[in-house]
Amino acid sequence: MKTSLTLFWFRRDLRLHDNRGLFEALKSGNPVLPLFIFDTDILGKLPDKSDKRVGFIHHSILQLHGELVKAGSSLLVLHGKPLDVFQQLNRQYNITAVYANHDYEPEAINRDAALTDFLYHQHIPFKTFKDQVIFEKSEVVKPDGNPYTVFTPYSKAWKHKITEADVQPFQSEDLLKHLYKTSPFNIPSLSAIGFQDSGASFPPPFIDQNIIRQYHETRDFPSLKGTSGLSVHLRFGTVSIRTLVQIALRWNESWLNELIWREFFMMILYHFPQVVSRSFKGQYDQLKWRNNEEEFRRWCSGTTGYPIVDAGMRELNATGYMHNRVRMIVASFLTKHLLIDWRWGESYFAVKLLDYELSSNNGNWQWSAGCGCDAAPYFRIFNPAEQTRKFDPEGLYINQWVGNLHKKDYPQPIVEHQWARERCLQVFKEALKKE
DNA sequence: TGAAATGTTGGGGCG
DNA sequence: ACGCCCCAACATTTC
Repeated sequence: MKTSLTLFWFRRDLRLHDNRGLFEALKSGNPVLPLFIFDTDILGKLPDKSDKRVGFIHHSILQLHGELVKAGSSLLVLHGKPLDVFQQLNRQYNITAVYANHDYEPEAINRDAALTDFLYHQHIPFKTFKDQVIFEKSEVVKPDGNPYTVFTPYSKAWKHKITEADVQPFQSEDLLKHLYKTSPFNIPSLSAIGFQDSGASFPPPFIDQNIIRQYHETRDFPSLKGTSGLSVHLRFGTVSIRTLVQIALRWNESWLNELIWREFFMMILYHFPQVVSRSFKGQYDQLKWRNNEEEFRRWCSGTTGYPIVDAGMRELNATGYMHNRVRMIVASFLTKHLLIDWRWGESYFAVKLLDYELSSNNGNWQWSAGCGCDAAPYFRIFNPAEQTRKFDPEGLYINQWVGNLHKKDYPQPIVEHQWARERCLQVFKEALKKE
């Protein structure tokens, strides 16, 4: 006789508290076994075997497991292709239902569609819920029903729609008694899934109220601790969006807008999945990118000779993080000064960023290149010196990552600013000449 | 969530 | 006293 149980599948919602899908699974009353799958389709694409994001997930999995063991249950952690894993689980257990939270990326949608199909034929319900955003898919659309493609009216409609009910947490503490009771399972080590420890540490999310309250004043200065540092937690769901929006509504409109940008780009990716490989504004794909590989290598390694650009890239390479203001500067530099395809920069960020999120990364790169929806116009070219003067006037950030600029091995600028600016304007103008 | 070029204004030096 | 010029400061336009 096979054991009957309901599965809750953790994906990018690695927490017990305020987790909608988990809440719904526990509320169903059937014994719930939580599951995590190290997806070989995803892991196989990661070139760096000490990828910090895998380390972050593994660390979070161990935390979750610890909490579940305390509640008398465990976390089942498997390694493979999700569909294969579910086929195997279906042989092993009598699965009454599978619960999970919505995932909106094109590949996740395909993965879930294939699983829906398999489970349907086994007569197993697959129930999924909105959890990672306040408003998803077509919940915030124009009066004519079409999706917004401009941020400001989207954000207005978003703010108009939200109520207290949308940020109420899904409290599952009292429901944990419905977890499937078992002695702890073994959790595979990093090396068992083909990875190794990067040495990075992963502090739990900490919501610093002072930082959030002053966000609009300090956010642009990379040498300050002026940003929340919560992006990676939001990425993997170790913090709940409802908690953050509740705080943002109360304390800081600018920070709220950042959370709305996140949902805006998720909504755009959902409705326009072609942006993964193409410019939102099609005529920008006419553009004659120079794509000089040696210059790209210098951008990647932080040796362009522009201190603010190099500091940003060195911070990224060393930590897997870059301050948002500096992300805009390096993106503008790559696409406009060097005329390198935004997709090259996007791919590099995708490999390096601990908080990498397809929708935001793609949306913001297209924004920088000028080819995205509601993007910066092409002639908005950041002057690295001017940006430094405004946002790192004492060179504290530069000094932290590039050190002494007078060292004889610090490179000469890869291109002269004024000349590169003129070249950029010409190339873009040429590509955008009417049809 | 730019920067540079160009235009306008007004105070002060000076003949 | 007055007009003229210079130029900083600010505003507007352009890319």
